[in-house]
Amino acid sequence: MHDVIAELRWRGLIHQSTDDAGLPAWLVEKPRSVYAGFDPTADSLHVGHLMALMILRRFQQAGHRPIALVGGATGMIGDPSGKSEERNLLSVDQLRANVAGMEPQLRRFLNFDAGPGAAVLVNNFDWMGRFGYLEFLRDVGKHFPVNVMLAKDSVRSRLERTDAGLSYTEFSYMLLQAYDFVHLFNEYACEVQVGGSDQWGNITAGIDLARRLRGVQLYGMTCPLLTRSDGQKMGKSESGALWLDPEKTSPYQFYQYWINLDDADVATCLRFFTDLGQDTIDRVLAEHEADRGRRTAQRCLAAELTRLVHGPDGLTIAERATQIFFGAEIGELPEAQLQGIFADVPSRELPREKLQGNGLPMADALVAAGLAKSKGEARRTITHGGAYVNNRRAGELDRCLTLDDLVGESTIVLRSGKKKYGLLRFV
RNA sequence: GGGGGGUUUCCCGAGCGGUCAAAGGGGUCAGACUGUAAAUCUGAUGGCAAUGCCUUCGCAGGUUCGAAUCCUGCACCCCCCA
Repeated sequence: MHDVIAELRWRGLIHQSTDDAGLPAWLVEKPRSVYAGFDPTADSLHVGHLMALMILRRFQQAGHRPIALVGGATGMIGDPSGKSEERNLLSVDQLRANVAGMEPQLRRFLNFDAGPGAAVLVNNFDWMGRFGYLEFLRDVGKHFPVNVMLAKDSVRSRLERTDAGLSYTEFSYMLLQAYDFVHLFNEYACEVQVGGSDQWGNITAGIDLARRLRGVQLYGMTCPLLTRSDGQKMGKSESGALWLDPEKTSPYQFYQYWINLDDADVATCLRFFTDLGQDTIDRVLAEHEADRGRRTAQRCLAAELTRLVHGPDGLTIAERATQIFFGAEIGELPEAQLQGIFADVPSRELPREKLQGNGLPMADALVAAGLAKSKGEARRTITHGGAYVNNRRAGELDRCLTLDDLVGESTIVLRSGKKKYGLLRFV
């Protein structure tokens, strides 16, 4: 069997493990089952989930069986780990919708069809939902010394804050996650849990519980939390999280995020998020070093990830839109080609009449296209020379869009700054 | 229970009767330089039918020609003494 730990190690994906010395050999011995949990806080996964997802994927590639757990039950409680304040509870309907949204996305990363190593998708609501309160307290709660629970980072940091409390509900969260681990051990012989470094406390809670309840030794491993060199959270764009759902974050926007990544972060991301091997990555990085202006590494990363998340078609669309916007003159594009990128670049529809007469003032157009929050902001952008119509600078405040500005049948391409595009479609 | 301090625009933080849409910093946006990078520099940064009008300084009232600034009450937070 492939040594998955060695693989994860060179990629920099190991932060802590419960048994640094023994784990590699134990994993090479025979296929094991590994699980990671995903709380359904939204109806789509986002880039923040990618780390754990890629780790499961690599375990599967190495011959192990990945188990993706969606937290239909734990999501009802809310994990205090890494959260500075108490969370609002999600409604049951919302949770159900969120779980439904995440499931097909998980399937993109893991293979659910292939024999003994086939991935498994479970929802902890299926076993937690039926658990009676008294039963749970007797069977599970009894094994948790409160002083140990209080010592966990996730709890302690919250208790130390004077401005944010910790409810009994969230305090109990770790019991649920701990029990999940034991349950998965019972049902799937799952012996390893992976997660972000903030999950350490929850993972070890599960290991302790398994020892007490079943007398078995389970394993845990965490990956580092990924932050960008400028301190921002990876995968956070100006407009919020980078979703894996193409309806929320289009393949074009997704692709653009990675294309724009700092040089300082690109090597790490290549190792974390692509399936490329060490040799290939080294070659790409060397090529990138040789001529940074070509952004070889970013292009490679963006292509690999977009293909993984949105498929070859998604990548094609993203690349084509990128070529059109950052390359050629827009003036003469055929309508058909514009249609292709419509779906992907934020666009708004407006009635065609707006272009008649004096036309549509530039500032209104920018606001309508979502490129400015207010007319004041739009005006500033224009005055500073940051507004473009069909890639041509439009610097005059009194500039109005008319029928003459249409590209193809019904489109006008607006841009604010260097790279923020918005399409207006006049129907 | 007693005493003191605080709540300002996206965030931090000045302002303490008019010249306050409110200093400064951060962030953000735009420009220059570049490589759709980083760093740096420049400008902008409540809204709008815009030489004006409207909304904003915890909430509600009051004093005043005029209040973020003064008074009263309320809410929340912090600190000190019991």
